[in-house]
Amino acid sequence: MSSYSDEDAFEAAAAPDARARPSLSQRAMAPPHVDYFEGLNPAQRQAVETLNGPVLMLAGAGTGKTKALTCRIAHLMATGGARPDEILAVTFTNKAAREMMNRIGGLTQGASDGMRWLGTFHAICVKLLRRHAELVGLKSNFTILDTDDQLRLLKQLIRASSIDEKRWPPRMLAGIIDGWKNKAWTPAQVPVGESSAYDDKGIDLYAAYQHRLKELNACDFGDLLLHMVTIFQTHADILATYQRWFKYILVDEYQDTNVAQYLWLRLLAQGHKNICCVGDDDQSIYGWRGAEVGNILLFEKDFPGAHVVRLEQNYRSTGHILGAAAGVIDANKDRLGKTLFTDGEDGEKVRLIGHWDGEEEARWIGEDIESMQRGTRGLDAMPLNSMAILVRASHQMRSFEDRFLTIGLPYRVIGGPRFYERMEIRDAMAYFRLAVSQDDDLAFERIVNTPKRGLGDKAVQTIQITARTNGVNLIEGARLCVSGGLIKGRGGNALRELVQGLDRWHATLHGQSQSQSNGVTRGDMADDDESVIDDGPTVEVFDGASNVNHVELAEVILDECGYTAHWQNEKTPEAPGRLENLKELVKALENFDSLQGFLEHISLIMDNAKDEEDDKVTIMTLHGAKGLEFPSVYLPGWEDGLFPSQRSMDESGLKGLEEERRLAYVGITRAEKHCTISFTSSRLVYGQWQSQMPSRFIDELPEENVEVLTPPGLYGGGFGAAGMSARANPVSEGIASTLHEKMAKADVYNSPGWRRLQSRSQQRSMSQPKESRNSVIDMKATSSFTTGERVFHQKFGYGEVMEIEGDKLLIEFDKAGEKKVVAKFIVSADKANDVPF
DNA sequence: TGGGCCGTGCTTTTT
DNA sequence: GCACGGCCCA
Repeated sequence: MSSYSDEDAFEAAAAPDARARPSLSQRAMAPPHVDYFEGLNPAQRQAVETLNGPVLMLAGAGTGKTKALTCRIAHLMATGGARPDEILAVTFTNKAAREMMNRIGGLTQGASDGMRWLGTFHAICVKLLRRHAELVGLKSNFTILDTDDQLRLLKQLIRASSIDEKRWPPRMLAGIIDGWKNKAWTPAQVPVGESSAYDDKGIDLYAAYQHRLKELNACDFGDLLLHMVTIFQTHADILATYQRWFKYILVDEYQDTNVAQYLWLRLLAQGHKNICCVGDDDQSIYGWRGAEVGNILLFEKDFPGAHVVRLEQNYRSTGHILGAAAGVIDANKDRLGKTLFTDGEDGEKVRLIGHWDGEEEARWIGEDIESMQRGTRGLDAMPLNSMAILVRASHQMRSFEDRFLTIGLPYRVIGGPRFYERMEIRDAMAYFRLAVSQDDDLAFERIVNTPKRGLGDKAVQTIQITARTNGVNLIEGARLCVSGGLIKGRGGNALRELVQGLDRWHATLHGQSQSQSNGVTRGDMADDDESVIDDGPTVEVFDGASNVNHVELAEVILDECGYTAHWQNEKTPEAPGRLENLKELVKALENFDSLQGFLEHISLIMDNAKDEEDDKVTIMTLHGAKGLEFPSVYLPGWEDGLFPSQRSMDESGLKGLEEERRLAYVGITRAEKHCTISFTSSRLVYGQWQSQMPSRFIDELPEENVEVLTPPGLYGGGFGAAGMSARANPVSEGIASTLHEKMAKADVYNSPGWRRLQSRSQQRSMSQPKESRNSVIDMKATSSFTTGERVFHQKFGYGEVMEIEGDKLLIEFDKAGEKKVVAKFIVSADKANDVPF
């Protein structure tokens, strides 16, 4: 397989492509006063026009950063600063790359077609690494392992080195290794202090893992970056080639870069220093996966004389929403500091409301959404599409789903397992991988007993040992096991059949590949470059005429191996969905010109386009919402421990808290017109009722931007808004009545009772960090009912307490009969009149 | 070899 | 309170 490791070959490979599109470059030379400059504010204009030298664009939420970035690229091409293929533009997600490509295309009437180096860090690194793979001991057709493959491999290695699996769970090891790779440390480069922290076992396993990856001709996601950094650091000539080739470098979401990405960028930009990084330190929310806010904070040190452009005019949100967001983020230290402003209206204040529990919160939000949909409070009716619920943790989604299903409110959940991560898709892909390459041992291990062929651990072990002692791949090993009679009986027969099938499919495919080789060439990196980097299915063209049908072959494989039948026979409720997914997978193949092409690209394109057409409320995590905007945003669960997450604070202290605060900032700034924050006074956590404190971030919301709502249907009216019920926190009783009138938030937080509560909870979390996750005021301690007491329940009406069992009460209801009810749903009969319904 | 039972541990997520 | 993984038994 050819690869380009020298300058001439690279220039030769890339240059003809640019020459092949003269019309594009002509168009690109259009005079600079084209319409993309219109509508840019002075800061944006500066960011677009300052082409040479390092530029740091600090772009706050909703300040038109993508606009500035895409205009800058259009401007670069228009002024002749660089040809489209000499611009390196890096994003983090395929989605961002796609959007950028589309928008540049719109600005330049298609000149973006020539932008072959616009893509994610990973996609660009794959492309580079395929050229230079041999320098790190790989072949150019290496496979990319995803998290699942990675874990299975690590598990094998842990077992093989007879290390205690309980002390070294594969997930933990994967985390450690990923962390090291994010820092661009090869096994030899991991500092002694780091490795000894893990008993030196970690470093040994890391080395063994890297060794095994090379044997498998594979690498994981982290390797894509790490290998390229290694190559750049050790081959000055190659680095120089690319430094010259990429005349301009642009980086989106710079605050999310990890050390490896940072080094990669710095190496490439070292020559001309024409690097423009766009980011917002206030939106750095991925520290836990290796992102270093420090990268953005230190930009000016790394690139002396850097132009710093601040985009501070916000075009998204109302004044009150920006004010609320500013109030929260101001509490963070070490910010580069931006002050967002808007020319727009103040709009509606951020609404703050407290509820009894998550169920109540979901009910209230559901009703509010319905009234917003109809049009309420003198507001125009809003489609469901324009509303989103953003949660801190995905388990919060359930109460909303439950509620919305009950009331028939259409919703869509973003997140969850992605299409190509589903078991059935990965199984099917393993078969395809084996058809492409019989050396893919990991794929073989995955499917050898899927569907069930009566080949268990023992049989697989026999195959592995046979393969290893003969120095062959697992398919060969299996063949030897069958012919040598090592695996007999039903399993043996099934294995023989499997091996025959794999041979047959492999032969069919490779017959095909020869006949098409004068069309789209495989393995020729020059031709590979023809495709745009963000080569999603829509970009690849299926050249039906010159190809034997790989789609049909895929169907044949799934039929013959028994996998389709396996799901047809399965009676579980999810089986039909899985069959549906398999069909979708086969359909997706149509967009690629070969099975190989599909597999090469698919590992990097794991996002699934969601049905954004239907009118549905969006439910997603705060992390998932970054970069999005909605006219109306609900932010439920603002309770200490949940948000900010206790774990975050325990593990990362102040750093963790500040990242949580940035997350709160991201959440608020997603809202255009309406933002509603809510919290509950008790929540079911791990099956236990916990009393919750309102989030400390609520404290940080400026009073003048917030309207505190009185939730309807709450006992005592205003308790909920203070985040407590009288029962749960008797100390708050004093403030409850004042809250009942207007509930000035500040009063709540200044009350002695509140202070006492807060310091008590802080003491707990300091003295017992482990238990602090459950550091709650136990309902038991505060439920003060007595047997025989007359009580009232919202659903069951009046009744009498028969028995008290911790926080549960056995109650004989007048109408509903005997029921066991959690105390918090109960109120004394004499207070029942306060309940407004 | 595969099914069932028990114990544990529990964010966020892209590539 | 649930889900997943390991272990044990048939």
